[in-house]
Amino acid sequence: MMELTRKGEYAIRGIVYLAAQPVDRVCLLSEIAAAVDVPPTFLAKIFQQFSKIGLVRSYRGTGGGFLLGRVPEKITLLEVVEAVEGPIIPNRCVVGTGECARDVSCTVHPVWKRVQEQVRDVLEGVTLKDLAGG
Amino acid sequence: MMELTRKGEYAIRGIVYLAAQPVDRVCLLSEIAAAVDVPPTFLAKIFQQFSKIGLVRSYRGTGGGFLLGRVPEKITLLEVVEAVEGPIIPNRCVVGTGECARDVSCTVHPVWKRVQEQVRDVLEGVTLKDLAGG
DNA sequence: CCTAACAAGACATTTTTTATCCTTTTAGGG
DNA sequence: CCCTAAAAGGATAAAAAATGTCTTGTTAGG
Repeated sequence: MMELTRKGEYAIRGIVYLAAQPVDRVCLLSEIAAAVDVPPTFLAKIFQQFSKIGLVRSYRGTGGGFLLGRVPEKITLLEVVEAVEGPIIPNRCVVGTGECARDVSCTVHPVWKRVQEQVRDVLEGVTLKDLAGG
Repeated sequence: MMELTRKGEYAIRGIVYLAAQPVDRVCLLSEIAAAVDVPPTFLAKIFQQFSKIGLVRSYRGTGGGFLLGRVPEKITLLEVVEAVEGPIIPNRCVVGTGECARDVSCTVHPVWKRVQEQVRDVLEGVTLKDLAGG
């Protein structure tokens, strides 16, 4: 359980590759896809999601391509992962019959809350700079 | 992401219900399923998995049913979750083209390793006694 | 031997993941 | 103005996983 999907994996590979490029070097999607071995059409979808929230900037037409939206040291792994996988939510409720909604009687809830915090903390502590290896 | 499946949710509900019963009270699957609002046939599969690894003991025939395999304070949430969801593995590898296999060049690997440890630590620190509320 | 109860395996359905394709939009260059 | 390059967006398809059911087998008690 707790497994990153392939999409998340691809997302990280792709954006780490971008982060490893010289500043202001525009990369074609096709180049990135080939370099990190991801189906180009799939990576396109992923980068569209990145683009919408500003993790990357994109340019169309001749000479177009992708750039990192911010410097690598200001992009955390948490942002990247949540961009494509959605928020980290291990704690859909678990005890008794109903919705829980943080019911006082729900003893498991705080546990999942802690799991969530721990995971977020780890991922937030890692930046693309760390991953791209300056 | 990182979401417990419904199976895991059901598993926890079911075994926590068992843990909340008086010692040596045998519970019918049908009783448990009704109490925690889980499809009986599905819960049956889950308890079969528990049974195989000794988390619960089962008795067949008239007067049969389920009992906790050990005292609640000796069963951790980690065991319960891993019994039905498999091991906690967030770190299928992620960088570059290939298998990684803990390649030295794989910078993300240690991050997922840390995530795994954190999650395991949290879940291991909670027992069925804690959840069943003495 | 009849009934109660769990065990095990096969099967069906639904949802999610993992793609691919086609059309549209934007931009640059001749 | 037209042609080509490149990303954006939407629809669709295939594969895998999750979710649930059914049938048959096994074990035990009365």
